[in-house]
Amino acid sequence: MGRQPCCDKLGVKKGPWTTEEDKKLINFILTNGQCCWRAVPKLAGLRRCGKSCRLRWTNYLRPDLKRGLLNEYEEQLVIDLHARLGNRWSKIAANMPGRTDNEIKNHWNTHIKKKLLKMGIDPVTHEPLQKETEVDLTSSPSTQKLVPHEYSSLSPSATTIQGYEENSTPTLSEKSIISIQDQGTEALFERLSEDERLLSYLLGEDEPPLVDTSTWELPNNGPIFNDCPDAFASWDDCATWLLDCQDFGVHDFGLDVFNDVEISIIDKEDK
DNA sequence: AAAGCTGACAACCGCCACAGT
DNA sequence: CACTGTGGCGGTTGTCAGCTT
Repeated sequence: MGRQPCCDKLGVKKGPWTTEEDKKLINFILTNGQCCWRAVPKLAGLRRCGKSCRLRWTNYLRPDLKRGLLNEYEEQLVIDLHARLGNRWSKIAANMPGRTDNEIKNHWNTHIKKKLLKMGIDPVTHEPLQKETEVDLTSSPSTQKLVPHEYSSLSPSATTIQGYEENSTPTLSEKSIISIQDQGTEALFERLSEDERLLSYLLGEDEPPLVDTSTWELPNNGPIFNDCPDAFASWDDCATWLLDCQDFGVHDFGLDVFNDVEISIIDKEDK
């Protein structure tokens, strides 16, 4: 007796999602929140596998996603984290708000891998492909791993985890905020090495979700949208708007700051 | 203009971990 | 403890747009 498929293969549509399907899924999630994915297709009126719905939502439709290519700094951060974590894309993605594991994985496979190979660096081990190359001929090359700052030719400056200051006890969400500063990746790695809490978090022993999507149970007529100058007449309009956001990048619309919006609304109401 | 090729990215598949029974 | 259902992860494949011939 084999494993039961995640969904009934018969009648389940595959392939690219249509705008109509996206609308249905967005409508459903916005109305009901994320619940049992297996039940979503039926409840949302989709002929899709629940798994497919989850992937579509998490990788493409989620309103907090950035769209577009990874910038130079994000790329550098991916390399740094990959050197530490390996192919643990979800862990890497957890340190890059607005980016999905799938997106990072794809970018790694199509861009960064080639870039590193071009530089003579093995993208798997992060070691030089040819020991006699320009990297370092004097120090025990057979076992030496490139430290991240040696990739500096990829990027003039590097990244650090904002809000994670020494002598402070940042929240995990604070840790997740990545900012670009000219401190160099070396500083980041020193910090990672020094701090066991952060390191264990990155290695998955300590596990806080960056974006707790389970809390996205937006009320049916929530204040967020009602407060907008051009409030949506229906969830259908809202879904359409969200779909439009995918074309431009939701950050252009400020959707990535739901919490800030909510806070500002609460502030207003308090006044 | 059409065929072939390539790169980028969306989507799928199989496996695993974990919770519930 | 065994079994089942579910969600999540990483590897792989499919699709399509753009480029080259």
